[in-house]
Amino acid sequence: MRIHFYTCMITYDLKTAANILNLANKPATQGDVAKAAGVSTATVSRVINQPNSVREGIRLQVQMAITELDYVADAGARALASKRSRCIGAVIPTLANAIFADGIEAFESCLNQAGFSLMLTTSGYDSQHELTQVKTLIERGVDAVMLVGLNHDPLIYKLLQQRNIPYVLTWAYRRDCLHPCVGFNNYEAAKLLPLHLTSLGHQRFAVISGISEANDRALDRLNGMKDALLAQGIRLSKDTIIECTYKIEAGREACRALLNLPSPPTAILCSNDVLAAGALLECQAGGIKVPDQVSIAGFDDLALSANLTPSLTTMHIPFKLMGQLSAQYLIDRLAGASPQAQQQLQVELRLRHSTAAPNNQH
Amino acid sequence: MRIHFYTCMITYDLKTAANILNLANKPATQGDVAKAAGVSTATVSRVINQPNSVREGIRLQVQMAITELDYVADAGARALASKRSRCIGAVIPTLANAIFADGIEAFESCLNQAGFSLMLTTSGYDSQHELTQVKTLIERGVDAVMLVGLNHDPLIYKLLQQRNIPYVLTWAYRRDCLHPCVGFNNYEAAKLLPLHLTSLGHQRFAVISGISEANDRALDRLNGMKDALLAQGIRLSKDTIIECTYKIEAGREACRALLNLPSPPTAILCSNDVLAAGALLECQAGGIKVPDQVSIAGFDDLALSANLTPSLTTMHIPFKLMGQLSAQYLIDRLAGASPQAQQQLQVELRLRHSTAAPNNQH
DNA sequence: GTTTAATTTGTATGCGCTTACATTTATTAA
DNA sequence: TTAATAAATGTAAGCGCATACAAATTAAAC
Repeated sequence: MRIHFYTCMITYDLKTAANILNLANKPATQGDVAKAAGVSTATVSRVINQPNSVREGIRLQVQMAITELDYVADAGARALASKRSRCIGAVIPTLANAIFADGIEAFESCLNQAGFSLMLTTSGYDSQHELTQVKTLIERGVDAVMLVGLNHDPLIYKLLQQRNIPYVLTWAYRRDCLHPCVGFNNYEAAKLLPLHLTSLGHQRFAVISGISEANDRALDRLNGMKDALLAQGIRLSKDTIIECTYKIEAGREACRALLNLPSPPTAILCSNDVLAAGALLECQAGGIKVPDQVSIAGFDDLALSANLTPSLTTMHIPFKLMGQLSAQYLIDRLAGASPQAQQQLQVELRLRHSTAAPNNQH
Repeated sequence: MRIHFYTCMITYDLKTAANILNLANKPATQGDVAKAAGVSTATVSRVINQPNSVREGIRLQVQMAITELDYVADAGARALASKRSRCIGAVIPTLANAIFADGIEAFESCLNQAGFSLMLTTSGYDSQHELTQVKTLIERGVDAVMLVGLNHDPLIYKLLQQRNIPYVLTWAYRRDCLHPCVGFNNYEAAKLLPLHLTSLGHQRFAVISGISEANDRALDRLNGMKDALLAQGIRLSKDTIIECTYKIEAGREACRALLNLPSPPTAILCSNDVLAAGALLECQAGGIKVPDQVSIAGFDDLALSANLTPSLTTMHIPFKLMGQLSAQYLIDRLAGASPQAQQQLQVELRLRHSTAAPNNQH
């Protein structure tokens, strides 16, 4: 008798434990919430997705059950049933460059506010890797995609269009662009730098550029600089154009090489502030006075640039705004709207102390 | 007769067009692939998930059908059926600080290689927002989560454990940490900086710190510095500790304030290289010689730091490795392994030219 | 060659949700 | 009041995949 009693106890305890374990282990489903609230699963779904379509009393009841059970809707099931993952993908060249980091931060923040999450990947400036990343994003079921720059493997567009996935190109703009883009015209913007320096009287130029192959922004900036100089009758010789990776050390090295030329430039145009900072710091380290001996101009206007001594003349780009607008474009598209497909942002040459008239000391 | 013939043609064309449209519109499903390859959906699934369990001939046949139909498995359906989203979430304070950007870049790269995607969110150094972000990540169905620092809202741990979602803390380490962590001991590391400077003979110190509230790394670093100085009999007065945001301008401003003190410090310790760079650049702009008039030390060893003039003495942190190891930890956990839960990384004081013995010019 | 074991493939169920449609309830008009 | 209409709720059918289990095939052992 006693034994039997114990047996019952144990059985009961195990059962209770199992129940508790079950509650702790298996996350609650919509059905659990429905049962707890005494409604159908459809109503629970409505409370989550269109709360206004449910009468207040029931809505509160359901919401209480949701809280009670720590219910969190299953993302996979939602995505499967609704054909929406609520995720947006982005492929950027690298996070190592602060301009991308800042732009993406704003991008993510916007998405977040609109109820989307960011799936982030990097391409390392490799267009084939970019294609791979886009494929991965599609496999993950993103609702939309953000890309950097205008030139991409055509297959990327094909894949996205085929699946009807909205996308937007950023960091670049062209009026005749066939794709949605939010950015500025790198070519035209880059023209402004030589213009400023020739107006100061400079004649001997050099350019430190990013690797222009597989980077349309770098190429456009380089071409803009070259063409603007050409328009002034100045042709850059091959040894005055150095392409290098966007590293501060690379900028230093390039600057050193340029200043060691038989006829060194009086003005160095950099297609990026990291390179410009490198050049400036190289001069500093080498005791070369900027802008007395050489003027240096950059592009991007990093936070650092204004704080260097001398402060860096550079092209200011509204990265944050760019991130926000590109996010908004995709959000609007996904909401069924037809936002403007090509959006041009204003850039602005920030004249600071790293550029000045050349010392005519022939 | 002729008309009828035309009708047929048109019908046929429409049908063809419809088929083409259909193929172009509706992405192929596993069933389509199965039909095309003459196998069952189970086999298609196996070819994708366990290719070795399918005989080569059939496998190739299926793979060909997959290519032919541009088949991409539906992420939602996979997640629903397999309970795995193949996404890993991360919450970092901000991308604006290069150390996070670099660490995340390595983190993402590792995930990617292992077949996972990164879902990235930022908290803005706000622990309640961090909680919100973790909830969002859970709603998105991430398989694992990475967080920065040791201190988090307890609810975060509860939510993650409840759902059995592996997580790892980074950028910090403590032997007795109750949670998996990959990083270094900010407190102990920060002690090394005052030690170096007192050994050079400095007596008058100041600290520029990040906001220590709601940032355990900043707090640990600050306390490490204070305690190490105390051990040398040096107590920091309140006006020699300035807390500010991680902005270069904030570092400049703080430095200016410190140098204007009645008895200015001969050594300024910064808990972060952005602040240190700001301090250094402020000195440069103000014509104050570093390290002759004041020594400046930083923490993090940004790419910029070694390139400043004078180059910045700072604590080198292996961010890339940290990102890689924390990614690997989560990957291993998801693979069912039991990797070491607490991993301590080596930091290293990089002695450069921004610190030197003080000029004893009393 | 047969029997048995091991491997490969197919069948069929259900993962948890959204939503079209049917049903019920509340609201308004007559 | 009742009928007609509008709003709220329930019912039930998938969404596309993974996988347990059953069936068929192949390989190994005898």
